[in-house]
Amino acid sequence: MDNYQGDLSDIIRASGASYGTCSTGTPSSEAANPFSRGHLQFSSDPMIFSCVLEGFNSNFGDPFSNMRDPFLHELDLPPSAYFNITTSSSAEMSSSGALEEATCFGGGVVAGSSSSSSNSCVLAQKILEDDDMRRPCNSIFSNMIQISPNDKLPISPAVDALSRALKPSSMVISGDNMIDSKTSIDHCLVDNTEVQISSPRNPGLKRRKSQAKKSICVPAPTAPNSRRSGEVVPSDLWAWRKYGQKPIKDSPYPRGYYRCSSSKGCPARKQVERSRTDPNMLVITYTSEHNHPWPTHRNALAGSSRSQPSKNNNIAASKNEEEEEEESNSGSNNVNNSAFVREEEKQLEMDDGEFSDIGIPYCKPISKMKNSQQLDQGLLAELGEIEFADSVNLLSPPQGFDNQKRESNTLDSFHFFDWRGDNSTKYHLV
DNA sequence: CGCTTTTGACCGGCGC
DNA sequence: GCGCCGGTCAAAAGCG
Repeated sequence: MDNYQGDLSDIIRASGASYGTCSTGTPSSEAANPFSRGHLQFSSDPMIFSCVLEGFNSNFGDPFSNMRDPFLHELDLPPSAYFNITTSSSAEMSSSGALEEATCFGGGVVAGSSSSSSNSCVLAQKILEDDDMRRPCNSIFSNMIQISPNDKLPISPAVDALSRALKPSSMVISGDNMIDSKTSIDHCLVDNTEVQISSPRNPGLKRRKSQAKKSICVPAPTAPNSRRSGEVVPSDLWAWRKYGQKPIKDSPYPRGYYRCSSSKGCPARKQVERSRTDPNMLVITYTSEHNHPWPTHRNALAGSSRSQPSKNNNIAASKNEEEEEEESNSGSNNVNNSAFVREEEKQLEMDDGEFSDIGIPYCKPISKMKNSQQLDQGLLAELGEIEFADSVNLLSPPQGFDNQKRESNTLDSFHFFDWRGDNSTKYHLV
């Protein structure tokens, strides 16, 4: 338990090496790396960036590249949010920070570590208070909090550059594998505007009913997990039961209300709604903590897994989002890959033109992990890690949850992951 | 049968 | 005090 650095809920570990690999697109690295073309560029201004990844080959020899980290999964981050990165040579990195080519990321926070020839980049997103979510969320940096390279491994020039580039955003750059809750980040710059990232430790914000809430902004999964209501809810380890939905003022998207159904009497709640500023993002707000350990098995129909196989699986690809919302009710655990692939490719085509100017990256997902035993603890230990400081209290098992049991559940939890897509599927990182 | 989602009604906090 | 709004309740219906 103590290994959790106290409140383990304050920590999210993200193992980037598990999620696929890509590389920056220099001639020297192209041949050896699965992303034949891909790069992220950013200047000393953290708002200036571009990232394009193409030609992804998800599984080049890393048996663990198919895995997602259950800790990150707690954040409901879809697979598209994580991928591994191989940086190009350090020669590309400009010491001046004027314009640097570096690791790629999308959808949120990046953490970097490096292993052998590759740097792991993990994306995650800052947990924001609901009030903060009203801020523009149209930049991936708007959700970025922290870069936390694995101190066992050298920091790649790319990650280092990224760190330096982001420093003006008041982000905490730490080499620690574990960052305690005190190293929270209070501000970052979004579109040259300082954004306060609040937390229960950050007083001053009015809260309705004085209830602690934490929100995350995650890329919205596409159709397979969508519900009739239109919510596209990434699955996580907890079982959630929807108990309400309300249209929200000034938002075209309804908000879904979920309570934990893993345990009777669990006060945990979450709200899911699409970001007003970026419909491709989901804002998930957690309220209250779970009063029980992670479920070893989800309820059969719990959470977002209630599926209607075959009936709607092939609908999504040919329909627009609104229609999907009306008709697609496929569960996350019964995904028709072909339908999903088509949807993803359709999304890609759209985004390709729509966002080409800013170079939003896209990335193929990792193929489905079949067996939790594939998880190698030793390797995991060496993977890059990112820790969210003061950000995931509401997402983690409660204090007192036995460490060993937790690990066991962690392994089990892989079975619950919302694996979808295959090697031919492309993900769009928003 | 036991679980879920859906959806209108109800309640309470908050601003005016 | 009133009205708006967000959050929750609970009945009904669907699904496996």
